[in-house]
Amino acid sequence: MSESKNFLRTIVEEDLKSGKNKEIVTRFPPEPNGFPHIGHAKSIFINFGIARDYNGHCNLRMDDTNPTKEDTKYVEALKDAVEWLGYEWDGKVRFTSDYFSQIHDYAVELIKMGKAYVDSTDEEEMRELRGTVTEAGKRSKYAKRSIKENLELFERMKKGEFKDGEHVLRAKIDMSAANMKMRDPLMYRIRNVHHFRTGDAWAIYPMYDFAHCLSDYIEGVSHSICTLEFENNRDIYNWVLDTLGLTPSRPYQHEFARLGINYTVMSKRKLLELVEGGQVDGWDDPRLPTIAGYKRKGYTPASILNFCDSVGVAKANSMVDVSQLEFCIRDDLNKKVPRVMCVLDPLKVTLINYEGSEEINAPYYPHDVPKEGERKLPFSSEIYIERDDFNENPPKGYFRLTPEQPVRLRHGYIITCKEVIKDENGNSIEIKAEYSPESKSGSDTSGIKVKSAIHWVDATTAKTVEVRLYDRLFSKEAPEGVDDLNPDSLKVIKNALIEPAVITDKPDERFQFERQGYFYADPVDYTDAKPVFNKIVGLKDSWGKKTKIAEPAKKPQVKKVQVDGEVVAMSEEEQARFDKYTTEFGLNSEVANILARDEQLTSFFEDALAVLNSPINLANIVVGEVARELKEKQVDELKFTAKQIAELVKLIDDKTISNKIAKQVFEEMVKSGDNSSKIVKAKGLVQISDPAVISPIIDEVIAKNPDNVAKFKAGNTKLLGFFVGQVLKATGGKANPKVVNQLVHEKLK
RNA sequence: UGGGGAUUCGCCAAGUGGUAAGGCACUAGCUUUUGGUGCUAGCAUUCAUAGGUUCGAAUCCUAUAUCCCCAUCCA
Repeated sequence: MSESKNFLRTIVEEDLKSGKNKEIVTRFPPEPNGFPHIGHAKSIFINFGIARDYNGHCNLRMDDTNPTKEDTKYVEALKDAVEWLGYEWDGKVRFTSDYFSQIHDYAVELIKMGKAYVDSTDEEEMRELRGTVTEAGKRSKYAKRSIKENLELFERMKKGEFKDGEHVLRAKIDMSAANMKMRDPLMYRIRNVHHFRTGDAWAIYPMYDFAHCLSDYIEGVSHSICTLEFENNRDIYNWVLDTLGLTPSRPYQHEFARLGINYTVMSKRKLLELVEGGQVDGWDDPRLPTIAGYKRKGYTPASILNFCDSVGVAKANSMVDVSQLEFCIRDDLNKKVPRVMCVLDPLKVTLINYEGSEEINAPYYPHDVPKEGERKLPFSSEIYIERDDFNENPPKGYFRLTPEQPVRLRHGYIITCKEVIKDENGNSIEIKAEYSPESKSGSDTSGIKVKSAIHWVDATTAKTVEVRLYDRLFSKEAPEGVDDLNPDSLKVIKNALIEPAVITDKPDERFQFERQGYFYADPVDYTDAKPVFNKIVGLKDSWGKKTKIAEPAKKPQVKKVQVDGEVVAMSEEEQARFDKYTTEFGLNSEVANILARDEQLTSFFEDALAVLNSPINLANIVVGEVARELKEKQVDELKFTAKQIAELVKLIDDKTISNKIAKQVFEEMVKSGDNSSKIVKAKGLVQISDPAVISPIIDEVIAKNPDNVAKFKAGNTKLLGFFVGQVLKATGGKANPKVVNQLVHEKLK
């Protein structure tokens, strides 16, 4: 299915290629404290998908470290979700609670290393001691406890000798870490409660940050994939594993953006509110974005999977338009499902010139769906059509039945309206019409032209069914709460009329009700006596859209003007340097500015300048390239020196190499620390400036790309870059781009 | 406010120095006994903004703006 590659797959491929991992092991690790939703589907798709595509395996693990919130019914729902989506987890379902004793032993080990301590400060004080984002925290006085004491206390915690909250076990990391998560994070807390799996065996339970990385490690997970909000937790993840010395092919955490869809909510808390508040009818309400909801509504696993694939995986928070999901389900069902006729809002039509009855053979599938199957369609003088499909005062462009306009009954005859019968309020209650005997579908010799075919049912044989029409749950794109609920999210039609074959033959459980949408026999409430159908999704409706009252005019997207922020002023010293660089060396003010403001760059630049008096080129390369390396590292960590940079610049000044080659050489220098002359020699990177050498290569490129030559001559000057690029590629980057540019330009004139 | 992440079309999203992929949505036209499907075409002189480096920048550098995450004994 998935052709596209995302950043996670790129990482996986690189790790496989570099030999970092021999086998790919992923895991889907939900906490069993709520029903899975389509966001879980994305995670399932990513984790199981990667495992499958790279011949690895994926575990299903219940992250059950907080016994107060978890329950076995959620475990079942989670298993169902994975199975329904068509994935198989490796071995048995796993539970973090399976590893409680191993995790406990690791905690003891950490205590023995002096890397963990039992803290007995109360919650409030602990919060104060943690500090704020701008102020460092202070370590608790209990951090000084001896290893022996910690061991004893922890053992007693485990035995259940203390009340909830009396003590916790904390990692001893850094109370002044900029990452708040690293300020001595909690590893164990006391919970004297019953766990749904381990019962009363434990009085202490590990925290997420301690349990998760270890569980991944224990299971041999290679890539621990989670959502963006755990980015800050990655440091603890690595700290625990590294501190414990758990090195051999240990797991690494990678984060992706969670799925957001407009007109719905996705958080467990908000979903729970809707269910408990009675705004919806249980966790499997078809309006909910839960897996159970989609399943009940009639979505197919394939459509959900395709959707997950189509939205991609990235690190930018995003909100996907529901129409993308709707497209996926339509696209899937269109190819699979029988077409059938059902009238939702019936209007009686009597055919005054028809007598008796007949059965019409009608295929279940349109010509463009390569599937076989047909049913009998009873037909007689009394039928029902959709109220919408008749209009006495039709708007412009109306294709359906009017007093003047005949219409075809799908699979049947063409009818013409003769008389409209109305009730005392002026509403049409019946139409008297005539049919054209020669117009029968498939053998039409009537010569009558109609603009459309409408669906209908035979009055005497039609079955009454209940149809539930679902619309989006919220009327706002980004709903905040129950105030934003769409009051019309559910419309129940008790007396819709459907052709009999649907009920008697049961050719499928999903149908397309022609011209209306896709429907699903409700798996819970459907009975033969009282059939119930759920609307899965409507058909695309370009007519309905047109007739809708003037859609809220697209607000012209004004490009917002950006307010410039304030730039910090230069210190005196910096200003002096800046002045010197601009006046004495003739550097442009931007480069001089960057250089002057950064101590490391300044000294690097001046060191290089002492070797080679070429301030402008030197400054450019220091600001552009060296600065990048200095972002992550200190000067003394670099493999190259200022002197080597000076040498590199000299080669540029000499025109031995081009700027482009210089970058290549620089990259190499960063890695190996070799001198530039050595690199240039080893790779044969001396630049080619001789037009006699370059010219034939250009001719070749031009000959190979006649299309682009034509485009270029037609005025697409951007393609100059394309040709230069091709020539450079052909010469391994050695051609002098300035010369190439000039020659290409001349040749293509 | 300190730290971490992000910013490419209305919505997703590829792309990491050489012609701005693709999907959804939208707009036309053709096909059609579903106003469906299918097909064709059109949809970013520009990648948050401003500068800089370069023959050449979405991509490298600098500054700025905006959004998200972190101060639960939740996960």
